[in-house]
Amino acid sequence: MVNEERDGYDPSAVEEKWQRRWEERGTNSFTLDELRSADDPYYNLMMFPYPSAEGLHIGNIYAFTGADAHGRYQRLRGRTVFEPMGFDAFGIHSENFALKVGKNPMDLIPSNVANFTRQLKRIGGMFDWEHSVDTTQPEYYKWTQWVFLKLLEAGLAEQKEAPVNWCPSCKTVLANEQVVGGECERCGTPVEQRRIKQWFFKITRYAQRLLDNLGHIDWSERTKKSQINWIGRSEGARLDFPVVDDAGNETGTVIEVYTTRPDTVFGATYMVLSPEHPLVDTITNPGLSAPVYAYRDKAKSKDLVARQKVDKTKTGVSTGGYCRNPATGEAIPIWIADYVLMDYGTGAIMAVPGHDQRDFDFAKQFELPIVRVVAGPGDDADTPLEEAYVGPGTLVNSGPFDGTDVSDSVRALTDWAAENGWGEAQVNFRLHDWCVSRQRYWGPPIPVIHCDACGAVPVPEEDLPVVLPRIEDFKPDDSGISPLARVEEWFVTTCPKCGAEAKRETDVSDTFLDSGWYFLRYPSTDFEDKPFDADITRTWLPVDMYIGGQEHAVLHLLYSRFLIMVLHDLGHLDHEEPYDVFRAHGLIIAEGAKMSKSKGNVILPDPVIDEFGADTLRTYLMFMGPFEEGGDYRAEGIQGPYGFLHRLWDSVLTAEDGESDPDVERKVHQTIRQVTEQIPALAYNTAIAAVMECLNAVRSGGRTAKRAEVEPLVPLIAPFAPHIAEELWERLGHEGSIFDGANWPEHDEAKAVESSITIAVQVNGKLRASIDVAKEAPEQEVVAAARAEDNVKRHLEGAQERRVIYVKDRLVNFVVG
RNA sequence: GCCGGGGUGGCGAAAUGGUAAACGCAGGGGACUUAAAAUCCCCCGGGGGCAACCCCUUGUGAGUUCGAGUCUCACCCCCGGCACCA
Repeated sequence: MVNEERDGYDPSAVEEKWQRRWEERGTNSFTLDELRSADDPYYNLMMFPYPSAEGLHIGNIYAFTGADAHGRYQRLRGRTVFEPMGFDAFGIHSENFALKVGKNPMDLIPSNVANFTRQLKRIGGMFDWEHSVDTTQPEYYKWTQWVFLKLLEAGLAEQKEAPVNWCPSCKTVLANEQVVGGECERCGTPVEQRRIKQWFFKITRYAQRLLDNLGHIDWSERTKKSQINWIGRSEGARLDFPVVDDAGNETGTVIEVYTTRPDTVFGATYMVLSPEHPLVDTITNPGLSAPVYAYRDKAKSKDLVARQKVDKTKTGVSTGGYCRNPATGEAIPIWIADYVLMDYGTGAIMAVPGHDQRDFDFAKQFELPIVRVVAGPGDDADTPLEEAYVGPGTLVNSGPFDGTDVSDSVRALTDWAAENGWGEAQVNFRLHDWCVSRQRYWGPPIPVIHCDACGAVPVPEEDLPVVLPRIEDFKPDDSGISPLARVEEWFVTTCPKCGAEAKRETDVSDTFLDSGWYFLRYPSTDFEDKPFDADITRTWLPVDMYIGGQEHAVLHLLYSRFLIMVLHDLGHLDHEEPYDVFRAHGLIIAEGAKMSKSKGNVILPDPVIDEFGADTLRTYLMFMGPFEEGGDYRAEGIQGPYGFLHRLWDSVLTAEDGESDPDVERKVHQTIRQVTEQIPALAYNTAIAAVMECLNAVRSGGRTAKRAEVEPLVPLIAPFAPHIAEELWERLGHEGSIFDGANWPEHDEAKAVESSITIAVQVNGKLRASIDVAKEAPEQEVVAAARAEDNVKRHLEGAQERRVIYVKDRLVNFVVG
């Protein structure tokens, strides 16, 4: 296949040569001085991988290649591009895998990291390996612990007993967002509830700001929407319902409810508390305590799968207690039911069965009264309700507010409640505080010491890192306590405050804490005495472009925004948003189907690179479809880019000096224009198509290329196929790396302009001919030429011509009737 | 149920309201070659016609427009996310 005489393209030779050179010359890495003095810095970040034992698959390669192409493009435009790579190697993934194969994660991770590094180098990523991070290294997690301490100092970390999601299979606590439909996100086991002491970060204090800032950052709309939904802001009111005794006298206890429809308060015919609500004991009529407690115990033990089934029949029991509806003054019964959740709002609701479908279903189930308080068009106060009515209308059965339009009623009723002292407007968020503790082994120990006298004492900064000890028995058990709690020689220590014997915190922190700040560390890995250097951070951050998976739209991206906001507020950072631009890449499928181990259709990069080379693989991946939408990897399809790179090689190396052909020259300038537009828009597939089309024009009819016709194509393809670009660039006589200068070509608009243009001629919007006319030809002339076409004549014959639509350089349309 | 993103040839996909299917794969035919590879040229949505040409075609149905893959409305299907959040 290799034609020696013509010096054929040998991908593996070219790729090995340039990877070696990049390493020898430090093409992609920065010295500390270079980081400090960078001119026009551009921080090109991509989500760092978790180094699995399987190695990188084509989906990872796709994401990294797309991000790398962006970085290489910026570099060719003259920006100083910092493109680091690291490993997110702590966490339950690694730990579970280690358990499965019976090895210690401390032994496993380094070989996985080595394999990932090999693969990442092999695909020709422009990574600065001098500034890599591995979250499991004490030099890194020392500063993860430092971040924890900063939050603790700021009063944003607290330990409290809380009902948590417990996965009985992983034997660990899961954050709410790691529970999917009541099941463990990772293993699919139904999740149970437990009460365990946990560390929380108070991200809810930042909810409004996290929401507001979304308005001015350049992120994919989709990602922003996900965060907006996750934060879940809702506006409504807090209303107070006083508890009354059998005689109808207030007992002094007040139940607060949160509602978004305070205007329907006249329709609140009963109240429902969450089974876990603290007032359940107080309110329950002693005669009914048996069934109430039984129900509560059942709800408590019930796994969240059953509890979260939406379409299940509503259950609940009456407490026998009553409270007064502050609007109507009437006593209404208090129930408990598991459809009311303790961790949203106040854990209690006023039930308005007429206008809330859940309450309606419950009322039907237990024969509770249903009152209409909103009349839709054509309804009156007594129109029976077949289901909850949530549409527009006016208030009815609402005393002084009858006739108020629903559009004004929320405000009117809220004001009324506030004036009378039983309520006020309130904003609520769906977002919960971030549970950061894990009762596991494979993570950074939380840097706290528990002292009987002094309580929870932060580990002094100078004592960091709290090193995770190597232990052989790291298997979690059912106790809900970290494996570290079995290592007495590790956890017994002295209190930094009073010197008494004390115990270390044995929980480790969530991996999302590791990944919440890693991009601050990359440019500052040269510093051992601080997490990040102020000057360097000012130079490089915020991140200019962040590319990663949409699956991290809420968790990782929200948590890292929160941490950066906190560090900003504490005076450690100038910026408060970590990423100026974020774009989510699409997902790769293979042969029309989702890639999965069980289907056996997982594509691995190494054999593809062996056969075709990294440049071909990269180009093919980027050619398959729009980067933000993903694509379908078809083994056959790689032939296209493979042949294309061969032809490019051939044309460049056989190119002759001399005048370009004017038509080809025009094509070249048009191509430069198009590619320059499309690469920053991540429209890689069409950019590559344009270069292919241009090369086809250059080679059309078997002609030999002129140097001026193919030389610009080398940088144009360089973001996708960097090795061949380097080699061709060198063979064209240039010194040094193509990426070390602003080598992106510029198009000449005058040379890109077409001299003659093909114009569509339509009759009644149907194409009847196309004509070539000179650019800028006068309208009259074009219309006359159009009319002269035989086929047009035929269609105009005998018809009444009503209008002529003329669109310059596009078409002529005769409207006849 | 709610919120996103989609639905275009045999396949991956292109198309500022203006010639639908660029680019590529697969397929067919040809040139060059002893032969093959590579390369180059031609064909390649469906139907009709000897031909010139004509008709149909972007999930379905309406609408706006001289003109709709593109805009509007309704509906169907696929993919993601959220989901008893009061």
